[in-house]
Amino acid sequence: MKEYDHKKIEAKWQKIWEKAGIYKSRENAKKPKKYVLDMFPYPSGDGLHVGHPKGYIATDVFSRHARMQGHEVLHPMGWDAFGLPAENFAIKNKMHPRKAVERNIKRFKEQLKMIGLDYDWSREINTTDPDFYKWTQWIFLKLYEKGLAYESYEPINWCPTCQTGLSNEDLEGNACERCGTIVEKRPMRQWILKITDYAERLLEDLALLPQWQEHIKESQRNWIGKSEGAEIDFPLEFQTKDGPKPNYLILHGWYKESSSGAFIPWLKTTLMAKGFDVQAPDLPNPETPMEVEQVNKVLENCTINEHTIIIGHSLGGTVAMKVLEKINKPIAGLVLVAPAMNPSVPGAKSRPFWKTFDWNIDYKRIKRLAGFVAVLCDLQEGEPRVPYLRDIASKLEVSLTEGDARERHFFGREEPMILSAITAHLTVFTTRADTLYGAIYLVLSPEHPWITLAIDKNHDVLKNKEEVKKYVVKASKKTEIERQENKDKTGIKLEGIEAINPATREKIPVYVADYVLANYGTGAIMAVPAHDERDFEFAKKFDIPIKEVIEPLSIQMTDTDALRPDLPLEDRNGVAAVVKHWEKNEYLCLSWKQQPIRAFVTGGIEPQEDPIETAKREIEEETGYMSAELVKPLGGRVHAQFYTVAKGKNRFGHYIPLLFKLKDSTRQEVSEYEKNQHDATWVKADEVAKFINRGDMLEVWNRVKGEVVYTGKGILANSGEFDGLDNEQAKSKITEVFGRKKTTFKLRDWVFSRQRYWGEPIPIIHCGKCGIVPVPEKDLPVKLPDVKNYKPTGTGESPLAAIEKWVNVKCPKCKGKAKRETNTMPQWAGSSWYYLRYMDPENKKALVSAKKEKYWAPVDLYVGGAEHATRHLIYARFWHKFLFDIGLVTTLEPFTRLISVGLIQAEDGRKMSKRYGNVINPDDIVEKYGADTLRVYEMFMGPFTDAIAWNTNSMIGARRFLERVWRLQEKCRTSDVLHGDIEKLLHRTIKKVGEDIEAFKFNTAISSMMIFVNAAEKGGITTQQYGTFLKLLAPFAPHMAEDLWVASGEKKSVHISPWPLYDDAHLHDEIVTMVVQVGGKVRGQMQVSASIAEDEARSQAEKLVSKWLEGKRVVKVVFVPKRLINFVIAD
RNA sequence: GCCGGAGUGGCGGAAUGGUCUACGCGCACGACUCAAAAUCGUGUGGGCGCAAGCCCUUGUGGGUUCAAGUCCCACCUCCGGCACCA
Repeated sequence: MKEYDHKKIEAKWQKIWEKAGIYKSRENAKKPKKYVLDMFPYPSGDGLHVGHPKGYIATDVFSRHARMQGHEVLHPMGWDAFGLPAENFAIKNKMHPRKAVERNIKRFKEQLKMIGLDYDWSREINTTDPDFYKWTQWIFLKLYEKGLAYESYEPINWCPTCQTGLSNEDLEGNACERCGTIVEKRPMRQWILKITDYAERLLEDLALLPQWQEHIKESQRNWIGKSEGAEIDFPLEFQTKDGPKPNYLILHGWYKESSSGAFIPWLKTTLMAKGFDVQAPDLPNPETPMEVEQVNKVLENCTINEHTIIIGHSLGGTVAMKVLEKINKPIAGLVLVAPAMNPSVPGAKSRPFWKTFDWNIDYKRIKRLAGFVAVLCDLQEGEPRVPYLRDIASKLEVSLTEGDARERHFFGREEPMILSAITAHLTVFTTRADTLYGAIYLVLSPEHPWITLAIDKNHDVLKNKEEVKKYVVKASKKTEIERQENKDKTGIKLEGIEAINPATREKIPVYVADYVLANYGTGAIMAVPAHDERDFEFAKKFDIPIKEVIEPLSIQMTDTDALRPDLPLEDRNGVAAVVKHWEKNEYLCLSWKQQPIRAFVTGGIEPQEDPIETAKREIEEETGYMSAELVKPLGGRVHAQFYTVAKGKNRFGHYIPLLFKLKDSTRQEVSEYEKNQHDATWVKADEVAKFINRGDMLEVWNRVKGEVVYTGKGILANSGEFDGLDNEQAKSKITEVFGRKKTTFKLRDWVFSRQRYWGEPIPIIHCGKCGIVPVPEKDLPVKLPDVKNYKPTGTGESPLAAIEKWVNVKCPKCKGKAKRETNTMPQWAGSSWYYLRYMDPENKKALVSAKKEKYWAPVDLYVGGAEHATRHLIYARFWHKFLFDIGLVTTLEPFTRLISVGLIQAEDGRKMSKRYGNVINPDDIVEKYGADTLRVYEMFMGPFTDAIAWNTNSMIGARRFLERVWRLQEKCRTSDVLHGDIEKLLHRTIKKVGEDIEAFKFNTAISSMMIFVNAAEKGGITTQQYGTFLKLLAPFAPHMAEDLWVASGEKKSVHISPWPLYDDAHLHDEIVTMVVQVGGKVRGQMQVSASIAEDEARSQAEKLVSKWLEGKRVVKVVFVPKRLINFVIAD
């Protein structure tokens, strides 16, 4: 027999397979497809370490198994080569990134090939290849076309080391994920992708992914961070220097109805009730409106001055702007409520006023004349109005105010959104609308627009403007790390302005503080210190007295006193008395005897009894102590729902918590009845919390300790008409009355610009005349120019900006002078869609042909690192859904099944890294032990998704196993007069290995093959059985399996041979071992027929364990066929 | 703090509510050898015992069950995600 020479064998077969092209994927309609995908690597300069291939080996095993089962398999590989790491590597090594990438890819590819992976290299892709990134740019253009890519000047995260802006996903805490540098906020021009438009679907559709690991889905849910709450408006009161109140002019927009319709009467009455002057003229000919007629009517009949706020609805919006153009004098404000659409907008419906109105509007002048501008948009209207209004708003340099009108197009009889838009107010977002009555101040984030406006030199509402300004500047300079580490609350009260709590109608102060985040919710909160930890901290610091509005409610769910859902609740008012010892720091507690309750002294208040009297009486009756004196009431009440065993009733108890102290030890005898009810015990102060086991009583104790913030569920108090409601009910009722439902997400829009060289150029041209002009599709790809200096500038400009030849272009629209966009795309762009390109890598006309997409999509199995849960995997799902919406792909989700690889750590248990000098190189392992050994070991190490330390010692086991398989070829015999058991075991092994590969349980698959080999060595094996076994081995050790397979006389490759089938008949034993137990303990075993009857088994078993049955009474016999028989005996 | 996941020999780890510790590493002893390595064989959770055997054991404490590593409750520890997100 030849020695097992892995080097020879592996080199030989790798060459032969490549030549024969057995791993080539074809669109073969006759076969079911299987698309198996690895997260493609970024080809780093360091090459692979043994941890990297683990996932690739797993998909390799999986895909080989699928191929043998008759699937047409797509298992491709490519390179994610754009981005910072590649560029930084290039700079460090003074090598052009393109050169560096080429070199690194070559090295990576060699290493991967050496492991014997079954990739179809003819489909190799590279994100830096212009033929590839042409389509990345194409997708960007489509996103732009659909309004999902926009320019913004908002401050973004800037990494000073990498010298580029970053997205939220690129951060680890407050540091750059790449280099660990703390990021700063920097305002700059950015391209942003509107991923937030897909937030809801990205969240919802996780439900379509049962084959994703829960922790990945959970991470995504966390990241998207949906919370449902309410927006509530708090009107503001402040005094302006010049006194007069604004007056309102309402211009309606119906051309079919008179102005008596819809919201106008309501708005008029409401404003007048507040003491404002309101004009709402009837506009002539609403059926067939004419501009001149309508505008003249307004000019002739209405008073317009610098205090006027004009509100124009629908066509009235246009009339309003025309009026303003004509009078050409400043007014206080202009509010456009769903203004009418310019007929030139594609998709706009034909209207009778199109021809009678002039649609050229001087937006610049309007903006100049109006003190403030707001554009309101009803989101129910959708396209094309929403994008049109967004455009109008941007021309007027304001952001669009979006929301749901009561009725479409603001046709409701009441439209509160309009009211809040025209009166001074602050809007807060809260998930605790139920605590509105406890909102005793507001807090704005330092970046809140209202603050920005108020500290402007032209405004003088704030009395302490300079102080506020200082604070805002200081907050903006505070690094994120300072905010993180030092969570001490800081802030400043805004003097001269007050808000009105819409529920209590009380005036409350307004603060600015940096514990409120600008980019979450509305950037403003209502503070409820009694029910929010952070607000409480702040209130403590500023000496704001708190107001409790939720009284704790605890519902007993477990134990014998758990609430019985079938019984009604019976209310009872009572007291809960905390009694302090006369000298020690101990408190009097009761443990109940019939129920597992440990609490304070409690009791029901009798009619006409004073609670304090009740408490004193109960203390005497229940504990005998007679000298209790009230220290103080602890405030409010606590509530509990539970079942009383003694009374057989559900109780809803309402307790007034009171604190007492005993003057001395005077004590009387406790009655027999009370003695039987409970024991009184003195408990040390620091052990009380542990001793007490009822939720409501713990809340009482918290009050004793002064921990008054309560965030749990409860009953409303101090909340007017809502008193007594359960807080969940109150939430929706209060929202209905004082606010509106609102859903908020933590997910931010995707900052898509990088100020670096090595990325896909963003295919946009900036023209002085036409503004932003997308590069025409036919001009794609916009190639990244070759340059000498690709180092980042650090100025917020990409190095591309310096290449004049490339930057200066003709505008595709007007042919005038224009400049290219010089920002590049982030690293995650190419990886957001690359999996589609493997399906059709050569296609020149389309990203992927419909036919091929239909055949291969979706990816059946996707394997990669868990660190991509909230980056790549969210981005890719977003782009995929977008491509679905524009009809390019046919599946809602790109990846059906996702499995994350568990890290291979170094032998010392740390991360494998050059820095620690603990890297194991796969080249060395392959050289010394062979690729097959490496493969078998990595799959055998443990559960695939677990992180496990590499152990070269342990790896020897894998090598030994293969050597034993090798030697087994000598032991094969042709006759089958062998141990019949080996055939049985073989069939079980076929079943186990197949199922385990499917389930990614490679370690147990290998273990079962080891068991088979052990048995075969002992019992012998036929040539045919050995051949079948080699097929099982083939996915794991492809080289050895192939060599042995061909050596046995086979002509075709084992890797395209059919996977063996198992015969059910071999899975069942006729003779089984049954365990005999006495009292649950194993006392014997017996070999019996699998079909043995219970009686028969019992009598056999009785004999076997007679020793243990002697003198015992058998109460019951448990018989589990084929497994066990248990004699249950009496004690 | 909140949300996920996990705690089993000396080590990596097996185990549809039914004999806990499969398989592998390591270790001990034996065979082969002058010897060593390699290979093969036997053994290997802990305690008591000469032995037959007995008792204990899946992070801790309770519970359900004839029977719990597995199900339920409380707690402890570790890992991962989010974190001043209202």
